[in-house]
Amino acid sequence: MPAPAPLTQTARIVLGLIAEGHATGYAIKAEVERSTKRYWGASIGGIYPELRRLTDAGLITVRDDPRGDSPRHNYELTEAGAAALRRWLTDCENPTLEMRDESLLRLRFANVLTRAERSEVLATKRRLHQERAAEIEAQLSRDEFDDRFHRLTAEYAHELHRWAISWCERQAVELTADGALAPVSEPDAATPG
Amino acid sequence: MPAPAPLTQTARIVLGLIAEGHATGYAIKAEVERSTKRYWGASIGGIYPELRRLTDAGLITVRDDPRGDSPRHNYELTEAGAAALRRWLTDCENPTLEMRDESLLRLRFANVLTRAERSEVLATKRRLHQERAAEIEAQLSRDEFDDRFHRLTAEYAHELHRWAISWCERQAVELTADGALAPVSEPDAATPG
DNA sequence: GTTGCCATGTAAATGGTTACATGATTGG
DNA sequence: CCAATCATGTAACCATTTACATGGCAAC
Repeated sequence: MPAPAPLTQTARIVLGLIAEGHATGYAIKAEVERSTKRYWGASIGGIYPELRRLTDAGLITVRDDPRGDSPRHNYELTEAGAAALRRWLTDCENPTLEMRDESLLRLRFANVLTRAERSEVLATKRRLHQERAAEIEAQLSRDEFDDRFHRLTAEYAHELHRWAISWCERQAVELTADGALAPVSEPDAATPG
Repeated sequence: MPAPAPLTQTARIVLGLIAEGHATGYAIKAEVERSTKRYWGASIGGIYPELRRLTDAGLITVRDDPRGDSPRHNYELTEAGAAALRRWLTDCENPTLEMRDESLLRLRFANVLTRAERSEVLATKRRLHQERAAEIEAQLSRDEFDDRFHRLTAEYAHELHRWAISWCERQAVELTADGALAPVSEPDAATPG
C-alpha cells in the first residue's frame, strides 16, 4: 500500500476531536474556539472540507442525523482513522513548535522608543497575558474540563501565561531602574519635529 | 491622506530589521533564521516582494551597492518608514499572540494512549524544549546579542523553554505515580489486533 | 415574532512556503 | 579548483481566513 499522506494540520485536530466525541463540524469548531485555539487553531472554512476529505480517505464515517428538516452529520472514527490518530500521536518525532508573539517582536525593536514607550510596550504584553490567564481561570473554576489531559493542557497554558506575567513584572522593574539610576540616552524619536 | 494600510506580518519584521541595520534581503533572512523565527517567522520568498512593496510605498529606499558583477541592494528607512515603524510599535493595542504547539495537542489527546506512550509524548516535548534552550544558551554564551532588547527577547525565549522543561519534568513524576499508585485502565489501543 | 444559536457549506482572497533558477565572491 | 556563503528573484503551490449564503430550531 502507498505510504499514507501525513495528516494536515486541520486533519490532526479534527481527528482528535472526533475521537473525543465532538461529532459535528459545528461542535468541532466550538471546541477549537473554546480551548484548543490556544495552542492549535483551525477555522470553520477549513473544517468542513477536511471532514469531506477524511471521509473520502476512509478515516471517518458519517451518519445522517437530521434535526427536523435541517441536516446534521455525525462523524465517527473508522478503525483506519483510529490507527492514523495513534500513529500521529506515537510516531511524531519533531512536533511543530511555533510562536507568533507580536509583543516580543515589539520589545525587540524597543531601542527606537523612549523610556515611557518601552514601559508601555511591556505593560501591553503583561495585560495580554493577564487577559488570557483570566479566561482560563474562569473556565477552570467552572470545571469545564472533564478529561484529565484536556484539563492538563489548559493548566499548562494558564501557568505559561502566569510565568509570562511575572517575567513582564520583573522586567518592568529593570526598565524603571533605568530611569532612576542610569539614564539612557533618548533616541531621536524622543524629539519629534 | 488615506489611512495607511496596516503593516503585513512580513513588513513588520522587515521594517524593524532594516532599522536595526540589516541592509539586504539576504541579511534580513539570516537574522530571522538566527533569532527572530523563535517568535516571528518570515520566509525568503516573502521578503524580496515585501522589500519591493515597501519601496513602492515610500517606507524604505534602495541604494545599489554591487559587489563586483553581482547586484546588491542596501535598504534604509525613509522618514515615513521610521514613522510607520514607530506607529506600529506604539499604537498596537492587541498584539498577535498565537502558538502552534503540536506536543501540547498530542498531550491533549493522550487519553487514547497507553501509559508508556503518554510518557513518551511528554518526553518528546521535554526534549524539544531542551534543544531549543540549548541553541539559545550557545548563542548567549557566544555573546551574539549586541543590542539590549535583542538580548532580552533571547533571554525570554530561553527562560520560557526552561520553564516548559520543568513543567514536563513535574508532569512526568505525576504520570509515573499513576502507574505505581493508582493504575488506570488501559485504553483499547493497548491491545491491538 | 424575533433573537440567538445550531448547523452546513462555498468562493474569493490572502498570505506564506517551497522549490527553482541563477550567479558572484571568498577562502582554503 | 572547489565548496561555502552571499545575494537576488520568480512561480507554483498550499493552506487558511473571511465573507457570503442559507435555513431550522428553541426560547422568550
